[in-house]
Amino acid sequence: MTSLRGNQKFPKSVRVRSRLDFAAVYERGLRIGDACMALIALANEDSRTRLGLAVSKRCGNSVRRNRLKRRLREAFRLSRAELPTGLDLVIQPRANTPIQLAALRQSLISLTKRAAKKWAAQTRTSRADAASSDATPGAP
RNA sequence: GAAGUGAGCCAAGCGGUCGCGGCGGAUUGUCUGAGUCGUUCGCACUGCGGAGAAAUUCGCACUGCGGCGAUUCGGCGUUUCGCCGAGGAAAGUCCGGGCUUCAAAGGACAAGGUGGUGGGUAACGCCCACCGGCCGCGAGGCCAGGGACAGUGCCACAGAAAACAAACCGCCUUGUGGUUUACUCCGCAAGGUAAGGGUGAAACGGUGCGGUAAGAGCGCACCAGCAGGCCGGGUGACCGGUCUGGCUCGGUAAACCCCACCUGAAGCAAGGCCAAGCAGAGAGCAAGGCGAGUCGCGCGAACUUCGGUUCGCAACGCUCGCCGCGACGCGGUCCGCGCCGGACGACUCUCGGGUCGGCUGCACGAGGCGGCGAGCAAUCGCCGUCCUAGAGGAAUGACCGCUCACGACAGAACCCGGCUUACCGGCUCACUUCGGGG
RNA sequence: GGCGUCGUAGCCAAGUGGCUAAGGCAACGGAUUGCAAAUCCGUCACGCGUGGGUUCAACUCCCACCGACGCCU
Repeated sequence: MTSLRGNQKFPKSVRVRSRLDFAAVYERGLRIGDACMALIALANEDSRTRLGLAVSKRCGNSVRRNRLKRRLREAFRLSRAELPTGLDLVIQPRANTPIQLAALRQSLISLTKRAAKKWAAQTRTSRADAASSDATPGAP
């Protein structure tokens, strides 16, 4: 019960916050997406999965953008138990992204799982062909 | 009751669970970050005493730095409790200020802005009251409102003519040629004429009477307008009255311009502080010392067969011993003349520019609410009371229940005063017109 | 958050306050050709981003709004 409550929290340590972290994700992250949003994922050294949001002006006025960000944070908060660990995520919603929480949550989960699977595959191959690839630490 | 005008206010509400940001309290880890106290701890300076030929070393005392321990505060984190947590426009960034840095400290010019009068204000291009013009039956609304007699420019097309007016057609007079019953008609020339014509956005006052060859402010009356004088009212814009004059003057200054007044520039990504690494600048540039031996080089003297030889000096190099230090080591490169010396590099210390990061600026203010007073009002004064967002990849969301009018436009980012723009609707007050009733 | 530039046909664009607006590319129609290309001729702006205002008259001058782009980090 305590662990569930802990998982449902949303402290600052599970968010991508620094400019350098964002730059790293943009530079070396893996880009996937669906009709709802684009997601950029990068494996981090930590065991936690962190969330960052990048909502462009194309998504509407500031009230709509704020609402979208809040719903995405809420989707992330409610789904933390189901998400794979050890990833930095940056989410870019599209212009026609729906506002309904359930749709956002479903999209977030499936995209994140796909990203984790791809990272695992990539880490295996990079380990196989070169031991010198120290720049991309693999998820355990 | 219907239609409308103006001013102001509200921006769905209530409850529960979870989550987010800030502040405050408690809790418990950590960083030992800062201060204070302590120390049979370490190092350094200075002084005193002892040992050695010397370099040096040993002991004691004082001061400083470090280590360790205790304690207080602080930073970061855990758990937990309480309080607070977007707007009337938070928007556009169109004006005005505060604040900050830079510049100047006087005056003039340029450039830009404003433009009826009086008041309000920190200030404004804002607000209030009044004046003037236009619209509306009215309550009211709109206007942008200095100067066209300071000067310059422009007024297309059309029209005879578009600015110190002007004669195309027409009208009239005179002369003249022809013609006719007839100065009747036609033509030509000279002159008069702004009444009539069509054009245009705009054509140089309007109507009537007189006057005339025809006409004309040519004269007169009334009206409109201009300029000036006087009287009265008003702080003033201006208003009312009266007299005189020339008799009539186009529009455009959101064209240049003139007049009066205002304006230094940039903006919180301003600016300040802290730590880190990196350019750059300056300073230091030394730690090796003592003793002994010696091949070679060097210098000096003597001898010489002019090839050299011998002796001395010095201790650059080398070797050994001891001592010291930052310890497999103890001046790297170049110039130079062996010493001394100079330059560069490395190292150490200090200063320092922007950058990234952190802290700050950052929320008590031209503040809100209530009352009383001054004022037509905008607004101001006094008293009481309240503290009411402060993020930083950026806080207000999710779920459930209930109620209703079924929820518009829309999200703080240094802060205020305005303007403008967007907007589902609802409420209050005052007033107008029409209809009905008393 | 702040500062600045621009908006004219499908595209690139010129345009002193005075003609429902110069050009070029594209498109369409015609001529030419056996058929095309090239060439020649012609057509294409419901009013110059939108709405007000000044003016006799506005793409042009003034005000407000809308949209696009750039710079400061």
